[in-house]
Amino acid sequence: MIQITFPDKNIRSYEPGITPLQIAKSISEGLARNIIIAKINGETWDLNRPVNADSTIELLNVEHPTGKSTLWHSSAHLMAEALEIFYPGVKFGIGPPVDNGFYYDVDLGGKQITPDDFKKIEDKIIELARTANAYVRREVSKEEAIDFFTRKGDEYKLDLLKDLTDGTITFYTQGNFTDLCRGPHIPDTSWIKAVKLMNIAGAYWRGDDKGKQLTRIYGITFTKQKDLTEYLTLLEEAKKRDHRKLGKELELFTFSEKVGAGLPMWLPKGWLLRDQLEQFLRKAQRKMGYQQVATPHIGNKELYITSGHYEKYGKDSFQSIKTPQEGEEFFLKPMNCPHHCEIYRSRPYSYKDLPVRLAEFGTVYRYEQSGELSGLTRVRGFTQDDAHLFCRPDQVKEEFMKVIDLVMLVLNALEFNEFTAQISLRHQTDHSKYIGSDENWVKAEQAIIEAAAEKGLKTVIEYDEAAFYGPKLDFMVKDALGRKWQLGTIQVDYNLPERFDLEYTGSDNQKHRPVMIHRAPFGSMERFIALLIEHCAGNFPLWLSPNQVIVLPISENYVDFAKKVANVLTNADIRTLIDERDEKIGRKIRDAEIRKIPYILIVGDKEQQEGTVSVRKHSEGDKGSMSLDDFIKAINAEIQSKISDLQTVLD
RNA sequence: GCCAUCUUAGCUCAGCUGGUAGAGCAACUGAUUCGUAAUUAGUAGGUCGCAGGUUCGACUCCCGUAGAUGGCUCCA
Repeated sequence: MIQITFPDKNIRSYEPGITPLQIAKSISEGLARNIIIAKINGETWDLNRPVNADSTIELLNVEHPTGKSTLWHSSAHLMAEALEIFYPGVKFGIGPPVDNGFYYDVDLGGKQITPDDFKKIEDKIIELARTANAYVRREVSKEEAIDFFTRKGDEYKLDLLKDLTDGTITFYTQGNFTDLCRGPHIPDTSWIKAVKLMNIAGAYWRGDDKGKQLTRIYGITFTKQKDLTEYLTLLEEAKKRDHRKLGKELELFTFSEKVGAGLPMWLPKGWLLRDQLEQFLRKAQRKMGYQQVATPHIGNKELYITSGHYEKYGKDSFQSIKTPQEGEEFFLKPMNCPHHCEIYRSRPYSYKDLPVRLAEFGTVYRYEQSGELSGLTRVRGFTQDDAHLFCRPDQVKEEFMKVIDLVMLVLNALEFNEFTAQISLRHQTDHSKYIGSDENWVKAEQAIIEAAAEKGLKTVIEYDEAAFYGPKLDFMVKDALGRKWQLGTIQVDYNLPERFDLEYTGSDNQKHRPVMIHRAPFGSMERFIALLIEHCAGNFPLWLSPNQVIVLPISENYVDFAKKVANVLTNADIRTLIDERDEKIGRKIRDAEIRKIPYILIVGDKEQQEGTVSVRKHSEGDKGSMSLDDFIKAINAEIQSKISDLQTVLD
């Protein structure tokens, strides 16, 4: 007999060779019906795979993340079976589960697949699912595996097999489809009740853009039809938050083919919003000892040769600006740091002067690949809330920690509570693409890890994600569709001070090299605002809202009174509109609600008589009437609350 | 840059297998003077992204190109 330990520490005895499914049945039929996958000693395990030794067991249902990904992994296999029916000879790359479903990379050998084909494939998947074919696990030798895929003519699987040097090789078969797969899988295909193929994309084999491009088919499945319907509704809802849609509706920004792809233009309302954010950060930075500077939008080619950017990105940048002077070339600035280094060089510094913190909302231009451009999140011209801190080596950690505070201040102020802090380090072994000494890299990486740890920041470490000149700490936030974007960033750089020969005089009266920290709490104004729009679905907090109040006269007879009210508010620095249209009040309210204006003031005969306003709050409704003075007090208190939070943190 | 899809009035979208375009909202003009999410009548508005080709004839088919969208690769 073997001893099986359950999560609640209960122990039961079974015959060796018992399967997790049988164990579940021994507890209750209901449990057995619900579970989809097991974990044996922490390892995911097929429900019908025998257990032969004393073990711990966890029985997971489809709601569990592991259960879900198992369902989707099995679904990828089922889609592959369906594809083989419609496209005989199709070759398969990899077919893993992802956050929302699964994909399979396939080589259709010159044949094409379009979204029009989805319906028939989906129908076939459901048809196959109903046969309730079991997913059968089989251990095979490497020779047998190679032989199988050689006969099948699937070079991608053979390529994968090449790298499988240790451990057991397993095949999984359901119906007429056999795949090289570590597993595990759901017991049989009947679990899959609803399927939706989402889209088609090209994907390079093994992520190599020099290599062959396969067709990637994305899909998602559920164990209930209802879950699919709910998922699709959720997607529709997410699309309503899309910053590109809201940006147009709320008149925040626009693009023009004539101006150029990826070059956003801020409309008056968008600018108001952006300006508030900039003021907010400027204020915080002033308190933290930053000095604001401004630098030109272009720089001489020599500047970027010195910085190293010319060599690294020269070919893939906007090309140089020529002048009447033979041989003279300028580049649009892709970063602000070289300019700031030259500002630092403009005077000598003592160790007592450091850190020097130079801040600039600097607009930079980068020639991003055309296929990469996306709304405000990936553009070719954008403004960084940039600053460069020049400090002594002994100040790096403390400065770094202060920047973490500033980034957290920004994220908290805008209520981004769900973010990932990612430490991006060099590739673990291949250091060929980085510049700077090994010693400095080690120092910089250490400084970041320690600073983050001391700030109690929960971080994930990613190798091969560092910038070419140094490691960084990035703050990532998800957009409405679940894609992760980098917002705030902090980067340690020992390299540029070297290249620009930056110095300070130490207490020993010798010249020393300062260390540089690049940092941008918002990252770029464009991307930050894109994420902010999606985060609050266009319902901006009062202090940021482009229009804070709209005054609606009941009829034309009260327009003069409405104007008086609006004037008082404007004089109190409240961004106020007035709707003078000859429309019924219901219509004006509806339009104001759609425009997501935080406060609606309705004025008619009663208000005029009493000198009051009738207050309505966006998406909440009627709040009753109050005197104008009281309203101003209340609204100012609400606006100031964020700013005073800020004061508290900084004091 | 690569793969796929899309581009029709200011906006959102119809337009079957080729016979030179249609709705709602917005805009404009008038009526209405109104109490918490759409008052009403009328008017105007498009070389169907751009440039070629096939055809008696192209919004519709083909080629190219620009832009957008979803991915891949990239991201100082």
